[in-house]
Amino acid sequence: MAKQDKLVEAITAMDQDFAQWYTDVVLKAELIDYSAVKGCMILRPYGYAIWENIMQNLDRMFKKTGHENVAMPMFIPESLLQKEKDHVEGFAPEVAWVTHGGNDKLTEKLCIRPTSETLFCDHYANIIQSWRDLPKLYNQWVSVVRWEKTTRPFLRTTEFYWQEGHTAHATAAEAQEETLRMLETYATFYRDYLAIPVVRGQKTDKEKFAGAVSTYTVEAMMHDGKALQSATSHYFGDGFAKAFGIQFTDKNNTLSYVHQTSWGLSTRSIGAIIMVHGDDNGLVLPPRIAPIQVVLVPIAAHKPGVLEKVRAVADDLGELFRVKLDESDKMPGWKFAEYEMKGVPLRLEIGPRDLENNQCVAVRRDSGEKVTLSLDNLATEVKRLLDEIHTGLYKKAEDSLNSRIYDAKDWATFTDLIANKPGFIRAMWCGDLACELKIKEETTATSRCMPFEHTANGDTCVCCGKPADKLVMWGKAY
RNA sequence: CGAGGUGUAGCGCAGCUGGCUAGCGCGCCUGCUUUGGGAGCAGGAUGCCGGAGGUUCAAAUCCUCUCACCUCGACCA
Repeated sequence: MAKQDKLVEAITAMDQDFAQWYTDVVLKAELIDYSAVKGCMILRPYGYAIWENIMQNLDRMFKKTGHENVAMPMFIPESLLQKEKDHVEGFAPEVAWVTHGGNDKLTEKLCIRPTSETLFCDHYANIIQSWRDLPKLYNQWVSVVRWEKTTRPFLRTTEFYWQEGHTAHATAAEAQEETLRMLETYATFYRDYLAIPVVRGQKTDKEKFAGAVSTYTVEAMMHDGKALQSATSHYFGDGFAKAFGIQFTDKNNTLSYVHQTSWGLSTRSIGAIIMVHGDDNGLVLPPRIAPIQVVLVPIAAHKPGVLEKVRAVADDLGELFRVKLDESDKMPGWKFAEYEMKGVPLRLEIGPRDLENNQCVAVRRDSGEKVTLSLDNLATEVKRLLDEIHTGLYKKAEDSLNSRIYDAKDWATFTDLIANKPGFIRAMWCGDLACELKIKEETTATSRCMPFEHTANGDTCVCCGKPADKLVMWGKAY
């Protein structure tokens, strides 16, 4: 009764207003705060801790595949940005410019990086001479600025944190292989760390990155059936190399251009975590990136022995897991609700009753299930539960994704599905930009990607009826 | 950038047909009692009423301008 009222009061129900639920969660779980600059968010400790765990694990995967981290400047001279035509056309409308240094006007204005292809290319042109210098497998963890018209925490902010990988290779085949390897790395990361299933695929020309030959994406489905482009990997061919003069002498003593890639994953991934796993009580965090994996709540902490025992357990578990012991004088019920809202995967309660029996009560965030655990092999049991939670979250998200992918073979079915069934639609496409534009115009759905794994579900375009051999995954997107 | 909306205590809001000392809930601080699902009692602190102009004896309240934020579109990771 009182509890239900309070919870409803704190967080808007998902089904009532999903957008408001999202805003409530990011603020109440203390992931972010709004800042003095429009569209910029402050990543608060709890939100930043999630990002730290994402960085740590993804960075390890990058290092394993031979990548090195660097740090480029945040400024790009206007002339440098303009070297690649498609690239500048794509980004110019949304860059922020620095025009003054102190009180003096700069002779050339500087753009605050919206992405760093131009800086990496300029640098590569200087340091690559021989095939022995290749490949260059660089990555950086930085923030970038894009002057977006409307913003939402994590999903679209004026400044956002991300990693951008930029690589240069001797051959096209090698670069293409790298592009797909990194896409696969993202898909694996989403599955193994964020417990989120994704659809891998290639972007249509309309949706591809400015300056790329081809763009690949991993698309995730949010609770409301909308798509979130969750990471992208681009193959550049030698387009940037020619614009920036990145040449090397190959094994045959021939001067050649490098072939390049870039790939990125941003703090938007935190938005995906929230919108895939969250529920009406707030966040539900996948154990492997949760800042707190286990929260310990003492019950009747003033009773003899309780605090001593709970501290000892916290010390033990702290060796293996990210553990928080909440010794504050809040009521236990308050703590339960608080850590549920913050998405902590596992809660352990220890009170006088448990002391007598050498046990504790464990409560799972994902299912609410309560079990009694012996303190003797607690670490083993905690490990098992956290793994189970991860697997369970993934399974649930996978079922949710698979159950909302529909097939449309004709226009009537397509428009009906878009209007009435939140989710993705698989439909054939003739490849004509006009059809893609018409679909967007009339349904607000966009082509999310041409999935790698698919079987054609027809041979005519869902829009114009002409022969079609491309299967596209369509959907409304964030 | 188009269309709507909101700015009053840390948060959520009331007050707004001008009127006297600006209020409520939650939170916060102190003390005591409590502790297995958001505790109880007692005491306490907190406001340039988003900003700037105007009208008036008198402005949170009326007028003008401005800024910020939110939602929905168009644009994008």
